[in-house]
Amino acid sequence: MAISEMQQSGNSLQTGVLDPRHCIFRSVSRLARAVTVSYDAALKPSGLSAGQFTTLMTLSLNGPTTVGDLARLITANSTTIPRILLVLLQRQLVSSAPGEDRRQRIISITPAGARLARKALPHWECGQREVLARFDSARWSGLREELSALRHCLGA
Amino acid sequence: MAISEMQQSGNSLQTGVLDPRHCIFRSVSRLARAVTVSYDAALKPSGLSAGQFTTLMTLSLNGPTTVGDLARLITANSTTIPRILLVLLQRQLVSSAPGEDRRQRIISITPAGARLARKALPHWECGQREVLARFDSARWSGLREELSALRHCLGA
DNA sequence: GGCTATTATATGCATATGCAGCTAATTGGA
DNA sequence: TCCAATTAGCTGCATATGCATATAATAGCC
Repeated sequence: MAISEMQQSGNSLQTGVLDPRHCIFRSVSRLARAVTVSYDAALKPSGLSAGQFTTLMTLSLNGPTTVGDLARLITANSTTIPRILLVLLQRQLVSSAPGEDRRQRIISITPAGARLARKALPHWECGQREVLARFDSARWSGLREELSALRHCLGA
Repeated sequence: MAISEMQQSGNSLQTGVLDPRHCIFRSVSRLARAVTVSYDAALKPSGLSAGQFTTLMTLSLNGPTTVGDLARLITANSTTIPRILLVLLQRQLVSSAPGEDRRQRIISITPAGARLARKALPHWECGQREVLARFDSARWSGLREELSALRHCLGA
């Protein structure tokens, strides 16, 4: 029996939000992939990926942070952070130093990193503007709140 | 000069949606990571990741598809699909056959794949229900439309 | 029919992502 | 002070992801 038939029969819950076609993961993932492609393309002339731009911008806006703080600021698993940073460290866009608490590493953006982030900003703006021209800025403001709220519901 | 200072000074556009803190990529990526963790955890007892569940469910709901169609159905780059399928093929959850157009591969869910998807469905439901209990189903219905609309604005 | 342009899929490369489990450092309590 | 429990970060493993590029097959034009 195909799952599509299951919808009709036994499990009547399938008609609404518990229809697998309305899967939160699927909706969000599809959008995430599309957004990533778009912002990677917009930022390409700067030499930064969307993720790298986000990391540098986060460090620039928040100042030096620990690995754990950075993970929370971008909502990632803290085991991912050292590997994201490895690439940025090699390019000398960020630096890493031991903290007072010697378990911690303090991550800072370097002058070169700040320069590159500044250079990339117009490209990011261009990408953001291009999407908002079609989607509408006010609509995005509302959506942004909803994304944030949903994220908080997931405990992150 | 820190980027946070740039907000105040030269570029007055930074006050709204062109503030890097309101980056669409960042918002969507953060949510995507949180959602993935949540659905991976819910589906873990079934032995499927959230992405694998989505792939099997898509094949189940749409019937046999080409690699390109599958890419469109889940909004992924078509070069990603063969590698997603490799794992599922090895586990014999999907099968692959040449199409009439011999450039194409026709991907089908196997009986074992359908069985596993059926077994996983309650776990997915549990995860979905858990989120919606906190976020509200009606709110999700609205948000889902917005995510879809934004994706279409990105040409995907 | 034969040549070119297009299309479908796959591979090399680089990066991203998280879980399980590890080590080192700190904290809290006896 | 010493030891157990906690915390911060890292590494092995598996998988995901897309771009540039390659290959095979088809379509379109002459």
